[in-house]
Amino acid sequence: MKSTQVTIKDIGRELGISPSTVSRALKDHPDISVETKKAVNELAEKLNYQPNIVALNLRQQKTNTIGVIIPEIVHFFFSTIISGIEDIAYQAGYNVILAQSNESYQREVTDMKALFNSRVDGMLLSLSRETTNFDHIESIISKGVPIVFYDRMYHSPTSSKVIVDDYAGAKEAVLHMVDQGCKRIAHLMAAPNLIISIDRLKGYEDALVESKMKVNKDWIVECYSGTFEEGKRATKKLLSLANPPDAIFANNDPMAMGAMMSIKEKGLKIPQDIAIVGFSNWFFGEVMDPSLTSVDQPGFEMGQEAARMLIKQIESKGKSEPILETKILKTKLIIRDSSRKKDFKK
Amino acid sequence: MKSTQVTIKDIGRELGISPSTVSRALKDHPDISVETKKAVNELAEKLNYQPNIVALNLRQQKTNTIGVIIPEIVHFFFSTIISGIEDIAYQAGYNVILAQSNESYQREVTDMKALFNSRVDGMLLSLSRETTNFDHIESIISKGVPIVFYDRMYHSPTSSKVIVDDYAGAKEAVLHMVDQGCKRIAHLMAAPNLIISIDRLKGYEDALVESKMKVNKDWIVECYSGTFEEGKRATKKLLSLANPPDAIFANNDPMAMGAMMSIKEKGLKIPQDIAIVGFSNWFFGEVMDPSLTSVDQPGFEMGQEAARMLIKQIESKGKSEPILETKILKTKLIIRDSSRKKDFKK
DNA sequence: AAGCAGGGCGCAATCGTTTGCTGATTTTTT
DNA sequence: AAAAAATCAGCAAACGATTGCGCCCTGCTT
Repeated sequence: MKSTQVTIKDIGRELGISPSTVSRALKDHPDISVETKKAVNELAEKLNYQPNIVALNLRQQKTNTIGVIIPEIVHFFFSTIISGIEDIAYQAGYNVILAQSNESYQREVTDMKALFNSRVDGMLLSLSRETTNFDHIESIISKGVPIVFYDRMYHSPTSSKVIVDDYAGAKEAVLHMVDQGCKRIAHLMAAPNLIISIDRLKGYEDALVESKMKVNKDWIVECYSGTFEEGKRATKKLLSLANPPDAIFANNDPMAMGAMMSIKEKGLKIPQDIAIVGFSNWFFGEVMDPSLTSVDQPGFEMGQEAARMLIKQIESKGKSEPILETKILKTKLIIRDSSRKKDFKK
Repeated sequence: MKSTQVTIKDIGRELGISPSTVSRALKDHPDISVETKKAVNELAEKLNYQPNIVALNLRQQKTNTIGVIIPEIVHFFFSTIISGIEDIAYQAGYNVILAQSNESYQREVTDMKALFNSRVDGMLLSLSRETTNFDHIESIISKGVPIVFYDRMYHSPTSSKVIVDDYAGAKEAVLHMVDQGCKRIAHLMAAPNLIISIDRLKGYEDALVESKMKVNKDWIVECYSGTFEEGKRATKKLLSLANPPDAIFANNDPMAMGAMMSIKEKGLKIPQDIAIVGFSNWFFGEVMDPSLTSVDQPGFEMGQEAARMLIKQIESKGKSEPILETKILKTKLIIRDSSRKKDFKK
């Protein structure tokens, strides 16, 4: 930063008045005469005075900055969330500082410390896949920094959350498959640390039970990192079972895609031989061949909502008790060809 | 922020010494006795003292923060770049504050002002599609803030750039199509304000000329926003020409996908009837059917390189003259089925 | 004519940290 | 034994802005 930036002192010196007066004049304080205000404002305009935000931050003990910890930016769903966060933060005059945990617990811990030291006014947090210990989070909450979880949370009693109804979304998806005539539905599950994985699994199981179908452990494959390759590999295994599934519900879209790949390689038809449903509704599910049925999650709204809740908490601080809320967003099943078994007779 | 945070004063008071001594003790200044240092460090440890970065920023006239302006986070290529930036910034101890221009010139202007006012130490910038006037940028550069452009730049003589060899990448792609036997190659162009669009167009044209083929204006369609839908629409038009193309080179992958969609809807075969090549190598090109040939751009490296260059400039400031460099990264043509005309005989 | 109200402004402290200078001891040197 | 040097700390200013308090002057009231 150049020291060439005009300060309140410069204006004062030029006008022969004190910095305090300049400060008050700029904020239209009633103590200051109209002429002085006019002179100050004109000079400020002329010199293109811009208040030094760093000095303000120090003085006001507030940075107007929110820290966002995100597992992986490169995922469509997460980048959509960032976009939503940015949208609200911008409107409310907050800066967004970004830290990527890369799904690492260690990195999450150091990132949070760094954000805390930067004195962000609050944090938005989605847990890394590895995180099973929450001391680093509790410690920061206990220091009075508001935290709002988005998507991946733990059941902390002292913070707000924005999540998606993973259970209902998964259930709806699986019921849809049942409705399409699928009899042997498998599930590609993701990291079991994550509540979202567990909830989707539960939705899957309950849908089966409700449909009077048995839950078969062989058809539930745990895919820790939830990647395309893992989906592909897991599906290959499933297809080589003595009693292979006729439908696969994947925890996310990349895995669903991997599944499609394996199925095609095996020469089987989607959805005739095997139906596929994913989760997240990534942009390109629509352009796959066949197009991919998926559970849509409102990422942008999730980001917006999380940012709104956080800013509300930040701005009510000291005034009232923190309002803890949990917002559950609805998912929406987007039915496309990969699960339209009825329409594609063998 | 809570005022409960321990300061250097607290430590001094507790130990009966002055804040200055504490400060020096913590930085291992030779003026301070070993015992005092020991006492200070122990107490600091015990109270979990964390320096107030905001105060530091003010004192040192440096924020250790870089501002990043990005047209659209939700694009795979851009989010990959962010990831690269974040990677280097983290290692070097810098925070990344993010602003999204949403391809709007106005927004770009206000974003840059906001970042400047937040006293970021430098900025990474990729121009919005709309930007044709550069005063806002020159103004900030003239105030001594280092700026490095990534991907979308203008020919500013006073700043560094990291770009991709769009010209060569496009040329290679088109030559490949020629080699595959394509005779009538069309181009879906993007916003003509952007140098990248122009360079890719030039690469396309030169490849044709070099192959002794004529450049046909009817086969160059300008798609301003470069979306999937636009690619689809443009291709539909192309296909209804009296003399339709037998190959399409798209400025980016979403458009290429749109093109594929239109072609399939028309009942034509890819690549037999029409070959397709995209640009950017989005993750899912591989899983399309047929898989999409595309020009790979190293987004992560671009982000890393841009961050490295910027930080170097920031840290050499005042010491030496700013080193202006332009780094051109190589692209790589990833050949997949959508252009393998030779292998897929009619 | 004396007192009081209030308009208009400046002083100085504050936020937390760094750092040049000065000062008080103690130790070393000659 | 006197002078010089080394050791260890503290004072105060600075970064740029805000704000409680007090001061000075003018003009009005009684």
